[in-house]
Amino acid sequence: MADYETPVLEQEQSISLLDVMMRRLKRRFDLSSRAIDALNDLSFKIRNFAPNQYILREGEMATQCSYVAAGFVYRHKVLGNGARQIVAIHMTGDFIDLQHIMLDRADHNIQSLTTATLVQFPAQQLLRLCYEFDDIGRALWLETLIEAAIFREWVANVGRRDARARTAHLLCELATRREAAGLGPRGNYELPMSQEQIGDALGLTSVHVNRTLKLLESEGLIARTKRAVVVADWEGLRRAGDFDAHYLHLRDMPD
Amino acid sequence: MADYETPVLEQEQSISLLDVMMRRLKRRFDLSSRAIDALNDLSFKIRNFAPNQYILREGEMATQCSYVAAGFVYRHKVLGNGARQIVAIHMTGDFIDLQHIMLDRADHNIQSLTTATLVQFPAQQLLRLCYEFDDIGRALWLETLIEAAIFREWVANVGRRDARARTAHLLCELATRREAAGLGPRGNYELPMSQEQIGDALGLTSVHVNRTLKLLESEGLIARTKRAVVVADWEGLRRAGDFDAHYLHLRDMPD
DNA sequence: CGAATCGTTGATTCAACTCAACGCGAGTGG
DNA sequence: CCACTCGCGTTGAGTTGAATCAACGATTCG
Repeated sequence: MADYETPVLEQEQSISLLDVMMRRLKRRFDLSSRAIDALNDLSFKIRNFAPNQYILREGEMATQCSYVAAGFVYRHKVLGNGARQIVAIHMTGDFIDLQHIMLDRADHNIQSLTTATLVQFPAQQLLRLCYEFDDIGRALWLETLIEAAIFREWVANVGRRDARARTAHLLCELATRREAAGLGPRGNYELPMSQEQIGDALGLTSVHVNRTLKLLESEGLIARTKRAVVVADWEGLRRAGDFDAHYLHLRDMPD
Repeated sequence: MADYETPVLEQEQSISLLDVMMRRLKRRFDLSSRAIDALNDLSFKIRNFAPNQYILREGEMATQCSYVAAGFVYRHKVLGNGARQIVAIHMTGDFIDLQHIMLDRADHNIQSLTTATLVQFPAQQLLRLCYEFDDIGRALWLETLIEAAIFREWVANVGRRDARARTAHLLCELATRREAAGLGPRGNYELPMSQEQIGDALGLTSVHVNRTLKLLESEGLIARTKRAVVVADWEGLRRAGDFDAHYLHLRDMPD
């Protein structure tokens, strides 16, 4: 209800936000200067969200595509049995709903995890830019393809790994994506999720997440302080989580 | 090894195969006649596979994008613990690896389920067509976006539904996709998968799949004869599987 | 200082797994 | 044509990883 209407800041506020996006789009293929200009000319809105606000609800019409300029965001489904499954966790630098460039109805919910700042583009106009500039279309399509690769890995993670490996794998993925996004070293980062949310991402209960985190801690693989999870032994955590970053399709990502 | 080298039939054999593909690509947006011509002029190979052959292995370079002209194909990951997770099941009319239009290394395995006929296009050339013809690019991107939506639903299915609902949901999805592809009524179809394969798709053991199928049968939701699964009570199965087709983003798909 | 949220812990239950055996039909080769 | 094997489905018995239920502690915040 009320929390869904959030202050909308008009543009001009921060060109730097778009610069960060440009860097992301160029992570694989370069963008022509004309394409960069076109993206800069694109109209957009900046929206700020407090933690745990709904950004989009399943079933709603979606005419915007959003980019995370700051904060964490997650996407989830609520099933008929009342359970919730988080299907994606996004951090600064991620697009969170590029599918709306083609699909006009949301098939899941999007919520802020922390306070978050989104840059929102009209889907129609973004699509038009994809037609006009090959390199923009390629960069955005690539984003959605890599996201799909992550979904596949999540299917495998939730389907076939036990709680310990599953948890370790998630921590490794987020650490690796964080590093790849230039947000800091993967060895040390704060995971801004409650244990219940971690459970909803992993298909576990919060009680079992608690026990599993304590197990990983007792093994010396992670260290914890309140909400923060710190990778204490990357190689050990990687092995525990059966983590291999190749599915993230990052360039220049050794070990 | 030897089974990986399969006879490659050169084109001209069957223009009708491409016609089926055109229909698929037009399911959402029409294609211009120039785009249709360009697709018809595109070089391709037709490859036939016996059941259970590898089509592509994780880690290999992939330069082709394949379309299923006949048969069933599945994609899976093998995890460090030796377990296997099927991440997608494809039937006639599906593209199975459009991600290779951008990503050149396979992040999972692709195998034939039944005897299958694939139409394979050079990824580079297909991508070029996407640049040249907006409508082709749009149609292919849409395919990958809907596939991603299916992956999300699978995460939720495997993560948060019990064996009965999970199994029912898979049966509903395949039945619905089959009908949407024009392959026959959703109420009656043969599922060409062993119980072990069904288990690998659902994150269950084959033993438990067996018990679950028998449960669904005893409830009168499905009927079985050998390998064939027949939907005996669509509405009941839909309810059991908590199935709502909206995530498939089909047009004109009531109830 | 409450109230609320989240993390922690123990006791118990249960859904799904494991292990093991057996049946059955399809192929195959003597 | 039959004996054999092999893959797959079926079934039972026992085990276990994770869920459930329930309580309590810590932190934050108005």
